[in-house]
Amino acid sequence: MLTTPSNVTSMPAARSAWLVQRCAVTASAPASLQELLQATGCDVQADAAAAGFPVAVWRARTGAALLHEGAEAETVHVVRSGSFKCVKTSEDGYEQVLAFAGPGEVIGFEAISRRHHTTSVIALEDSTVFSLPLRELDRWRQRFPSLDHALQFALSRQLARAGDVAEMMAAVAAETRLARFLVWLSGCMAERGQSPRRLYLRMSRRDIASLLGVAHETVSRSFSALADWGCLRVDNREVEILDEPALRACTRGTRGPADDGARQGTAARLRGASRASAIAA
Amino acid sequence: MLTTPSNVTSMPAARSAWLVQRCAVTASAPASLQELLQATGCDVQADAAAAGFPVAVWRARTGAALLHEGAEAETVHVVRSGSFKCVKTSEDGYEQVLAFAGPGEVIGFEAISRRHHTTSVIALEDSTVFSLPLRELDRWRQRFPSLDHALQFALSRQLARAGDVAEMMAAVAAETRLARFLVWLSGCMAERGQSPRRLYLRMSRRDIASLLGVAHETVSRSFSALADWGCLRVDNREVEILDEPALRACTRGTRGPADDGARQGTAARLRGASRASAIAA
DNA sequence: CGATCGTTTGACGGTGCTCAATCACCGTGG
DNA sequence: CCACGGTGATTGAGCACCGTCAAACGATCG
Repeated sequence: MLTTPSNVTSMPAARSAWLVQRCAVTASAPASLQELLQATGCDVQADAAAAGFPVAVWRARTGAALLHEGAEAETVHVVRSGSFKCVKTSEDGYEQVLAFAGPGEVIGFEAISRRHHTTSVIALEDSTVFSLPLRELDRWRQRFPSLDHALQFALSRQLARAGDVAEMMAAVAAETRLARFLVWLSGCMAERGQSPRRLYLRMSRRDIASLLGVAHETVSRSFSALADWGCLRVDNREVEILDEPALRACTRGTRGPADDGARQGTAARLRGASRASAIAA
Repeated sequence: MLTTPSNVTSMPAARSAWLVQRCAVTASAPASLQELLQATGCDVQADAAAAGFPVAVWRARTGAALLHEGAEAETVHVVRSGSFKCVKTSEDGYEQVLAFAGPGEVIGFEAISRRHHTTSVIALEDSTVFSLPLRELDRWRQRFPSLDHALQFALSRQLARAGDVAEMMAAVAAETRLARFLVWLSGCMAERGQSPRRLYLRMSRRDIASLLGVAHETVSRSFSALADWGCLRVDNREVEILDEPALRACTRGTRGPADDGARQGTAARLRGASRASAIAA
């Protein structure tokens, strides 16, 4: 249980030493398996055995790398609290964000098939994860069918979310992508019983831009556009959804339909409307 | 074993009746569990019990829908032969391709968490799948640890591939996206022990375009560009990789690096080179 | 052979990427 | 205390790339 986690950070060594301390990944007090099961959101009945079984917990401070791209696959994590981003770093230093992960999400499972992790996982805030050693995992799953269920459920959800991400990136207009992202995020909040109206973005504009496949300036402009249209109120990382139907309408832009009649993109129509009101004002 | 599969097709009812016959999903002779395990590519030792255990096989003709978006989750499939595309259809009729699936890949697993399938799955050629009923799956996995292993491995691979798709869509230049797609496809071929040089594309340009998030005309142009640069030989759906290092170089274009010095996109450089040679000729 | 669909290529207009400046915020150190 | 560098967010200007519309060609199948 007291295995020493890696203390390496994601930052270049050039950074001053305080980051090494502040951005560490450290062991924390173990939690019960029961708690893990509840975190996944897969409904499980109370299980006395699970309540007594300890699971390792690690703690990652803001900016710390829980996993490193290329590192050998040894553990699977389930987010307990906080949030992470999964990134692939290309040779030229560009960081491609592939996903954001919140409580209940599985991290690092894709490494099983490739033997090594395919992404680095970086904490967006001070966070904790349940840590499941791969060499024990099969045994634990056999011993606790509820763990097995929860894991399959969580994996299924991860796959579904991957589809959601592709849907966001596939949109034509930048505003559409951002609108889809926000609606998606709002859905995540609702799933966890939090307010779907008021969002606090843990990630930077650059991270959002990377996930959506646009320049970060474009994300900024899209935020402004959605705010101008009355969908949102944006204050830095605090976002309030003012007109949810309108926002949802912004998500509907796709590449030209299979073969429909005359039509033009949602974004273009909305832009036209905003331009009209701007002239009227 | 002889459950009647759905005979519905993905085509609008307006199509003539022959499609209903030709595009059917029908039951086929059951295969052994052992065969399924081999298909996943997860190395398994010979297992007498698995060799004797029958698994349902379904057969889908070209264009047939194996699964329908919104349908209730009842079965998980593993591709035995052939290939499929997974698509989400939006209200305006646009078909967003989320993934292509070949032999050994798991289909329909993401439906477990959402109770309903999130994509339609359509055969790109005459194909067969192993069919695993959800209500039996847990029992079978407990009874055959090798099946459990194979499934976890395959799921891990699915997650890794979702990341690959995101990486393709994230590229700036269209040629870069296509190059990444082709390298990825080449890798898939290699994994199955087939020639990574000669590719036969089962999917249309439109499907590729949808996956990559560009217009299908752009895909066509990108094919021509890569051919002009000497990376490929393209003849309709037959693609031969002539200069693999050059093709791989085309995959390296990213959005501007984090903070590197003067630089310009790979595509721009390559385009410049091709223009130079064009002038020289 | 004709119809339909898929592919290719061209021309044009618009969206978003790039480059750049400004502002706000933060922690540090003068 | 404020000046200072560093980072993140916002906004503007210019141009290249790609989406759209259009037409022609090719393949496939009845």
